[in-house]
Amino acid sequence: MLPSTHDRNRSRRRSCHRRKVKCIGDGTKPCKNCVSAGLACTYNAIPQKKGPKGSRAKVLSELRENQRQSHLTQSSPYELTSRSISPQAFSRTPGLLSQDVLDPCIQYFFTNIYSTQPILHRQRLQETVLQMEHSIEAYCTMASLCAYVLFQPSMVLPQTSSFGPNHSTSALGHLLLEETIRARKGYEYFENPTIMTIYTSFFIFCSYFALDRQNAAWSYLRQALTFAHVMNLHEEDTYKDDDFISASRMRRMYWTLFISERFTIEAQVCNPGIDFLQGLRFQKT
DNA sequence: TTATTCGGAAATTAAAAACA
DNA sequence: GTTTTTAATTTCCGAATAAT
Repeated sequence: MLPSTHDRNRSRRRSCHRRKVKCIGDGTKPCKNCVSAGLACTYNAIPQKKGPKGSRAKVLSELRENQRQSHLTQSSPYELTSRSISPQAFSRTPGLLSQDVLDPCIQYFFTNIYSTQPILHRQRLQETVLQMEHSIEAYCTMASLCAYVLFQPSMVLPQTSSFGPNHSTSALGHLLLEETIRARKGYEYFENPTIMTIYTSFFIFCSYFALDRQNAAWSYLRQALTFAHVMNLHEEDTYKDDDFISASRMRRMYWTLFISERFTIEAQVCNPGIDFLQGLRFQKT
């Protein structure tokens, strides 16, 4: 018989949890495991909520919607702008974010944008691409990143892209921006934000900024900053259990948000021509 | 031989659904 | 309102692996 939740929440230590070992010490601090391993003995701050999230019937309707979307896409992959996006459709639009779009967008980001926004790591980003299959959050991150890139004036998709020659690059950007915002409604990103939640909000901010929609951009930037604070990215202790790459990218993300916010305020008040923000709007090669 | 990692089974929990 | 079912998280056993 395991101890009650209350007891476990009290006694469960961060290091023991991470190591998947029983916390020995009768509630004393530091616990024996931490003493023998020479670790700081800290409590897990906020336990996750257990149990199903949202209505269970939602799963069925989501599956139905997925099938409906799939059927529509098979007949006409990109006639989706207005008709397929219903308020209930929280699932992704099949075929919209294809490898044909992802690869050139990622390439463009690291060639032209990374120098001013070094917030992503190429290998980790490829891992996020692989996660898209089962993670709607990963999907939203990649969709918003691609939208941002596609709004860059110098960004041109290769002719081989399945998007086809009849649509402009920025039109696909609009579709992906809408897709991100719609798909995001399908999960509770507010409750437990992750670094991907921040990336998504930031890329939506960048997209709106590129479209010169200042107010929408501003609100998403503030949202990203709020998530960063919820995740304690402003405290160095937050990074101590993360590997070097994750920690450095999170630090860079936090400072990019911080600087973006400062410059956005200045741009709104006195000087719209600041280089940093121009970099968001026009990443010219 | 000892220490550490981590897959995964079991326990626990909370919310939705079913029932009276 | 109560009970049951379901789907989520948490705990930590013990096998596998690494370090000494």
